[in-house]
Amino acid sequence: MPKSITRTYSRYSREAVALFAGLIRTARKERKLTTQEVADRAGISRGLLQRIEKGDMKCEIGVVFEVATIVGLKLFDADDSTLTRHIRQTEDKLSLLPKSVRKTTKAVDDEF
Amino acid sequence: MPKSITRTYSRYSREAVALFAGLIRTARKERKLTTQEVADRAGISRGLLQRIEKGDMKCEIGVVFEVATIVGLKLFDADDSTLTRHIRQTEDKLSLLPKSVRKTTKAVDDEF
DNA sequence: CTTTTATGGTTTATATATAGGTCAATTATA
DNA sequence: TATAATTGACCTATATATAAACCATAAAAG
Repeated sequence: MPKSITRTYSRYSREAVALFAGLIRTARKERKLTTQEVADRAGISRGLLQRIEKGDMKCEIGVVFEVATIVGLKLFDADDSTLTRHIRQTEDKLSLLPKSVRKTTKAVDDEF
Repeated sequence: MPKSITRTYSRYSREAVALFAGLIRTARKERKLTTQEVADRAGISRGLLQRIEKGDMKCEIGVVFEVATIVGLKLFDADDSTLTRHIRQTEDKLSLLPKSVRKTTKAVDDEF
C-alpha cells in the first residue's frame, strides 16, 4: 500500500472475521489437527495460520477460505455442486441488472 | 511472500470466494451504488474493489468483509448482536477443547 | 444523435504481508 | 515426575498487494 493508509473497519466486519477465525480454530481442534499440519496442507506458514486463527483482518481471503475448507468448515453451508449452482444463479441475477449504476437523478438516492 | 510461493486452492475455496464476490457485486448494484462510491466508503481504491468483485483470492479478508458489509451483505445471516453471541459461544466451546492437539498415539488418526 | 459518466483495463512506486526461521512457554503423554 | 510435542511470540528479507494515475470502452441520460 502506498501512502500508508490506516484502514478502518466496521464493528460488524471485525466481528464477522473474528467469528470466522474462532470457527476455524474450533473446527481444527475438533478434528485434532495441529497448526503445523493445517499450515502444511494449506501451503502456508504456521505463523500465518496463527494470524488467521486470531482474526487478523489483513490475511488473504483465499488463504483464509482454504484453511476453513481444510478444517472442514463449510462457508455457505453448501456442498460443491450447490455452490456452483449458486454461482450460476448469481450470474443470472447479475445479467439482469443494469451494467452501470447512474447517479445523476439528484434525489432517488435511497437514503436507507 | 518471500520465496515466490505459488498458491493452490481447492475448488471449493475458489468457488466460495467467487460466489461471495458475485453476491457483493449483485448487492452493490441492487443498492445502486457505483464502484467509486463503495470504494470511497470502504477507504480503498476503485481498482481494489474491482478485484474484490472479480473474486481475487489475494485481497485482504478484512477489506472484502468490509465491502460486503457496506453493500448490505450479511456474512452469517446474522445481525450485530447475534454475531457477538456467536463469538461468545465459540469462545466457550474453544475453552472446553484441549489447548494443544497431540499426535503421538500412532493410530486414532481419523482418516476421514 | 451528443454528452456525460461508469466501468474495466493497464502501469508504476511503495508499503507491507508473508515464509521461514528461532526461542520460550505451555501442554499432553508415558 | 520427565519427556516430547504443540503453541505463541518474535524477527528479517523479499515477493507482492495496494493506491494512484492513466486510457479505452460502454452505457446511460439529455
